[in-house]
Amino acid sequence: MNGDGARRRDVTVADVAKAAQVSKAQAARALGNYGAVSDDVRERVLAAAEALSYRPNELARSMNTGKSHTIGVVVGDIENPHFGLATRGITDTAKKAGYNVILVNTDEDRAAEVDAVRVLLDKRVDGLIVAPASSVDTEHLQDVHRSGRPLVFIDRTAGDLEVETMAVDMVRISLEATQYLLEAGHRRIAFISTLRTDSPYTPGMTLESSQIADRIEGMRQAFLAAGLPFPEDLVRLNAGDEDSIRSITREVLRDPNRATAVVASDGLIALSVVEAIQELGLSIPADVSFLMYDDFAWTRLVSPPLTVIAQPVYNMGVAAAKALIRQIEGLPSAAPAQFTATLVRRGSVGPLQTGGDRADLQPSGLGLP
Amino acid sequence: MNGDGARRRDVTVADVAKAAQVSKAQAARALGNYGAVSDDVRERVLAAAEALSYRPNELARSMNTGKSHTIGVVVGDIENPHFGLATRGITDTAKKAGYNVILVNTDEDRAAEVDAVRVLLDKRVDGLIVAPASSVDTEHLQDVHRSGRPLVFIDRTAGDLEVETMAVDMVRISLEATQYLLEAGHRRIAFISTLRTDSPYTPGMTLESSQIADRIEGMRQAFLAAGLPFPEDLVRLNAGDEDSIRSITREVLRDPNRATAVVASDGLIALSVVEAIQELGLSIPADVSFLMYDDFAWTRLVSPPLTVIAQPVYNMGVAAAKALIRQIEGLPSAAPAQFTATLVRRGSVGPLQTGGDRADLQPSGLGLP
DNA sequence: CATAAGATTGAGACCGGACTCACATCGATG
DNA sequence: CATCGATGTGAGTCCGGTCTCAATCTTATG
Repeated sequence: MNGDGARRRDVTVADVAKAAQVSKAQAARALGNYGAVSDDVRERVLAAAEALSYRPNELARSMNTGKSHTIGVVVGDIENPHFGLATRGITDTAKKAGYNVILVNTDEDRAAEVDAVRVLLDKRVDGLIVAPASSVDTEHLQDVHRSGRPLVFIDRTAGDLEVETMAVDMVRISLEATQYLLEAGHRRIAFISTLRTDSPYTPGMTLESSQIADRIEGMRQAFLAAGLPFPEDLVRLNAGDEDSIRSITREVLRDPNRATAVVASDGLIALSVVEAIQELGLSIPADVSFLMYDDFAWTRLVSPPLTVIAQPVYNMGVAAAKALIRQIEGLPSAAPAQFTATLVRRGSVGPLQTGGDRADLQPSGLGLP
Repeated sequence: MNGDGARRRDVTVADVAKAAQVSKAQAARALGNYGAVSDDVRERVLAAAEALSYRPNELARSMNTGKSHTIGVVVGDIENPHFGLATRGITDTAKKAGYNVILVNTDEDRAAEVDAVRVLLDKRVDGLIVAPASSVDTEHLQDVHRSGRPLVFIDRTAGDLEVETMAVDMVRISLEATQYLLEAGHRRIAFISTLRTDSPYTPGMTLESSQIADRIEGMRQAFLAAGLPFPEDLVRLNAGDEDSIRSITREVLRDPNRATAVVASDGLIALSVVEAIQELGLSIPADVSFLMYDDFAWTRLVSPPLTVIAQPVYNMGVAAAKALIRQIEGLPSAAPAQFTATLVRRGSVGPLQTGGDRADLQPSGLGLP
């Protein structure tokens, strides 16, 4: 109970120095543990600091060391467990190294991101970890990079900036997953994403998100390698809110030349897609095969358990933080890490039903046995 | 290789002043938009600032305003969607009011929390929002409160500190949920929580978590009101990792005098509990009724959909941030908000099966192979 | 015993803004 | 025309630390 009542001004080194009867400089040295200080002085100062319950003002300290021991993290949506986990990896690692994390949410809005980056820079964070909302419009990130401030991307790349990036080889895993679906006989494979675009998907269009672009590219390559036409009409973007996801799912599955497999671009979409499928009275995987990105625990619980693409999100967070801290502390950067996503085959993908009572289920061109 | 070599000093007001050919004071006034500045000077200064792409150093600004426009948030685990949502509510609101958020994870560890609070205070955050890991050991929080720094609790209370707290009336909803189970005929109701304690649950023991204590209290009251004995033996704490949750679930359901209903204390536990139930070959709700805290989207997807206790987590986050900012800005605090959790009856609670032999373990509702 | 190397110490200059104060300037007023 | 209040303006202080520098005090050594 050393509290001498409500104290408005904080205790400063000057106060401690006075109490310990030494100069401010000596007190600062004893407290900051640098320079030469006699045992006698050190003891007196530390005792005084203890008695006054002195706490250094990190702001002032940052002012002239130039280091804030704080890193800024800019993500699209912490509410999404994907980022929740990544953030956890980042904060765990940062804390261990003595850094704090300022978290900013952008809602995947570029303007918000520009703002976030500026604010964090103004606060003099030591470095930034960003999941770029756009891989196209990246001027603000280029500025950061050019200014020499440590920067690491997570989850997505941004243009062709030469910035350390922690992300999985998205094209590869998308290709693998698509091949898996193709082998099961599916030809009409839908891909549903919330990515906002100005117009519906057309081949070759520029997509803001490198992640989504890569996923589509992986699908395209798989179809190409199999000598099959890529069903571009089933790539559905702009699946904004729950309602829109449902209606898109319905569209895609009602079409006379309907999809027989659906790939959901993230866990949040997946929920609505699966609900829509259930509402249509279709069953997984008998009527529709289903596959989603991100391996959340609940995917094991639904029946059938969902086949997913697992990404080492936590580890990516850890690696991003480590890489950033390495940059901040001027250490040589480690070999560029490559993270591998894995296809976890559970029960939601099944062979294409050919015999059913619905003639319209037949895949377009080539009939497979 | 920018490393530590490329030391570029930031542009400061002094630089801008020189470029605009005015005094530092005038430049500061024009930039900070305070005091009296002639149009001529303002224009020149702003132009110079623009040309040099000047950005104010928020650290320096904070130094003498005493405001950092940053609030600290201390939670147990951001990875848990419960906190993810709350955090989202906080950051959304904070941003709107011009505040940033420094997020710290404590892993529900008191020592980590003490440390987190100290660090945030050292960084001179304007206020703190804390989900106290312990409602018992709260000295560090009392210190904060006594020092007069704005503080708001979320989700849980801490001792009898008179601090604004955003939490649901946990006793009430627990009582309601328990009554619901009692009405369905259940008498052996298990409660499983990860709360760490030194010894197994015994009535009247002091629990670190006010939340858990309240939930148990609600159950007790429901039994009491119904004139029934409260099955204390089925209150299971220390359900640490997945394995321990499973084994506890098994224990509770294998006992000759086994539980017929299980309440999971949060969404993370729920996953393992449900899996364990499935593994035992029991079906929900025919063999076991199930109820959990927190209404996550996936609970609607499993079959049967899970009956849950929904808490307005996002709104609590919003309210916490608003209350804190009100405190920071010296505004009168609003009327204490009371949040109400609601029991969402879906399909996982059913009437007690009487008489039926439960030796045969037919999986029926969940888990088709 | 003198002297140089080394350890301590205090004064004061920063860091980058915010803000006080004294000193112009200037039009308006009586 | 003298006076007054309302701007403008620059010099300088302050916030709370870090850090340089010169002065002082100990030692060890020739």
